[in-house]
Amino acid sequence: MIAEPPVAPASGTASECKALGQIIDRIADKWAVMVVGHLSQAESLRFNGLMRAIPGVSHRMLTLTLRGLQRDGIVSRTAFATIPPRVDYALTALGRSLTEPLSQLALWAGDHQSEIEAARQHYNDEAARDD
Amino acid sequence: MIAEPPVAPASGTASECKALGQIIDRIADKWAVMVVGHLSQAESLRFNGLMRAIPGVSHRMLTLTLRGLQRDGIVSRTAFATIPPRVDYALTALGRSLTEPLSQLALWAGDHQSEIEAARQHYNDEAARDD
DNA sequence: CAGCATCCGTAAGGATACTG
DNA sequence: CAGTATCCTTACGGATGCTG
Repeated sequence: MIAEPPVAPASGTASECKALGQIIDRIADKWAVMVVGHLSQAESLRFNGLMRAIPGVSHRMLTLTLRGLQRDGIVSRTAFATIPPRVDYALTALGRSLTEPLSQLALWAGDHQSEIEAARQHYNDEAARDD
Repeated sequence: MIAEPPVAPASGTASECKALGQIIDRIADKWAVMVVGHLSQAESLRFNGLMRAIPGVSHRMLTLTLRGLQRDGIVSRTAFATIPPRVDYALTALGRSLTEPLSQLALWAGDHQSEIEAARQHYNDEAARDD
């Protein structure tokens, strides 16, 4: 696609995004999002409960994810001194507050899923034209 | 932390999250979020403009990110046949619609940043107690 | 059942150099 | 200036086995 050069040189505001990037790293974790999503609609879940709820997660990844979320104060961990042992994970107040913006994103995702797929199709079509 | 076992066994709804996971993979990209964030407040930007705007991004990663976003119909690419060459990147309508939920998340991030840091501090304190 | 440690394969990502 | 290709390092992430 070729066009004529515009006059406006475009200027970016690079200040507020830096701190944002730190958080993105934290949120932009597939498993973390899944865990928060499930906990948001289930009061509390046990370790294997989450394992079963989240399709492709490995034992290891779930552990790491939960520790990370716990560390950031998103989820709370409650261990019961029973045999066999039992651990409940639940969202903290902070975690519940995260649920809202996250569900906004989920809504957007579901809403525009088909558009994205269509765009990909179109993109592939143009790529095929280079043969 | 030890507590007594509750009665409710907890049940999870594992249906709606599966499709969500597909999108998370797409959104959960640090650089992609940065690019969208910058383009959302700048009309259009050139390649090197984005490079300068986004602190830690490498030449390669920016290229890959832009191609991905372009492929998904989030950004549009406009090349000018000038010397030196010039390419403008801008958000598409789809990309602009993504801006809203994304800024929700950014707001949350800025809003709770201190809470997360506090939680981490607390977490580290408890870890240090195990020495 | 929950969690940690170890091993190991893969690929994500940075640096660099080259083309148009 | 914009983009591609190559190399090379790292750490992400899966499988497995052991402890409480």
